[in-house]
Amino acid sequence: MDAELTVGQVAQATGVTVRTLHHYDEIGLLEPSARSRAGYRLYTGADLERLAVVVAYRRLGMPLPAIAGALADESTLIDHLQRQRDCVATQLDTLTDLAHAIDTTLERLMTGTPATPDDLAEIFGEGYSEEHQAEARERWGESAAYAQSAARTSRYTKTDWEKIKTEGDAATQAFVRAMDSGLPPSSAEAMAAAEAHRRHIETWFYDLDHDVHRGLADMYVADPRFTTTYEDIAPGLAAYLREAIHANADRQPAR
Amino acid sequence: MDAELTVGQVAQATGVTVRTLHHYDEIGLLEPSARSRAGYRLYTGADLERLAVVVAYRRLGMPLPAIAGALADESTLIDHLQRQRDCVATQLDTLTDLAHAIDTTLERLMTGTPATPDDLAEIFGEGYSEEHQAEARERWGESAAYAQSAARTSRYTKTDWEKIKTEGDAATQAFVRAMDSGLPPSSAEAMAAAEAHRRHIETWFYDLDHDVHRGLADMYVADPRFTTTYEDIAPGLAAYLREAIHANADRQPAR
DNA sequence: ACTTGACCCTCACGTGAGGTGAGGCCGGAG
DNA sequence: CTCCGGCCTCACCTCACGTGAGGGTCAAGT
Repeated sequence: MDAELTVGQVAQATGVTVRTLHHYDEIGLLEPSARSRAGYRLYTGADLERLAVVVAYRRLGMPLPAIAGALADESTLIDHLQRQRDCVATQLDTLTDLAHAIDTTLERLMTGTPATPDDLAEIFGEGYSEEHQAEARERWGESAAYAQSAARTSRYTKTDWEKIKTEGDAATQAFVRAMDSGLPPSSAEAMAAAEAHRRHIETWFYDLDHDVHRGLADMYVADPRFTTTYEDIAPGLAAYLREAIHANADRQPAR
Repeated sequence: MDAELTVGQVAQATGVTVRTLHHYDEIGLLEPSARSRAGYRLYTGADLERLAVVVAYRRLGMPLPAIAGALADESTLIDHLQRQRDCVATQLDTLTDLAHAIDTTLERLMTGTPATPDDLAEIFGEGYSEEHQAEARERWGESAAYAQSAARTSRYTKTDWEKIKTEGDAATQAFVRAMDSGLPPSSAEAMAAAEAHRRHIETWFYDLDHDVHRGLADMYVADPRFTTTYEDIAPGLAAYLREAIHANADRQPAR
């Protein structure tokens, strides 16, 4: 009944490789309960249970000696599972943090600010502490690119960013309202939204004349990454936005 | 102006160790733009930017050669960030899955049901071997495949993507038609669909021989994320697809 | 001018978690 | 009795660095 399995059978059953089983035996993390006369490793059900815990811990990135330590004290399977749950929770936290960091960076890049180490600092994550950042700012202060971007965005506070976001959303919503009302992109409402969009970027990010604004609008429909941003809000919005921006640019006095 | 930093300064600023910088230089992943007369490595702002992307990819568990591949094709920072976002999303998915598995197992154990290998199987990760291994391999496994895919997809335009989508849908529909007609997965129609599927991936994404295609097919039934994609289209489609792909692979001349 | 100490360089070997053979025993089927 | 697949150990390879050893470099202090 307590069928004893050889390495190959365990490997087949669990997906762990034979070499891994050998390795675990070598380092004493999981020694099979028995050997055949010929020296074959024979694993019992209890061994498999232990292996399951090992694999679970390993999936969480725990080093094997640490796993051995965790298994050494006599705690129950439930204890182990609870610990693993906690570990998964913290990993989920850090990953969602990372996702947020990438999102905000993307958002900033999408709205036109050039790539600066400041943006990327967020991605550096652990180890890129505030003091590190301050240090970098000090030493690297002479760089033209850094100074340029620092001048633009470094003065924005958290509330500034919130304001920027709500203002940007408002501009987008103006487009949506105009479109939903069936108004053409060349309507006064749509063009007003386009002008608001341009002014928004100009006040907060960089100089944006109507011609460059056209280019930006074209990109909104040409580049799928930008397109989806708007299409997710409302289907057809990207194209509508482009037309409205062009219409708004058309009515400007030529210089 | 473009202040050039030595290894120590970069290390201080970014939290990456000096040895790591040496290593990246050795393997050609990040070679400093300049050296001082004394042979000191001198990193520019552009170097730091590249380093940031490298670090970000590395945090996601991507092997360095794969990172080199991803950086080799000329894609923008936004492309990289977007890819990283996707990757974080899938990692979040698998982690939440794991959390669920642990939760249900805990619940069962708490309510008195003894630990059965079945419970533990869940922790192993539902077909651990196929999923984990094949998935990692699939994600950026040989790193050649990933780099290849990354290099290709970064150049696709919006119309390309539309074409890819309709072509892919057509392949899927061929499977559905064959299945609905009651034809076995080994029928000429199903195998033709399988071959079309393989060619679709090969032309648009990466080289895919019949053996690797098998692995992909196995993942379609082993990985819930993929399974639902197909099951939502038609119940039983995932399994049918797998059988058809295997049948198609079987009839290929052995090399 | 000289020393000090922090920094940099290049070897070069160590580590963790296995992968990948080589060469040789075992065990059951034909 | 032979064969094939599975198992054994031994032993070196890999990846992403860590950790010295031995020695040059640079700015400051004496």
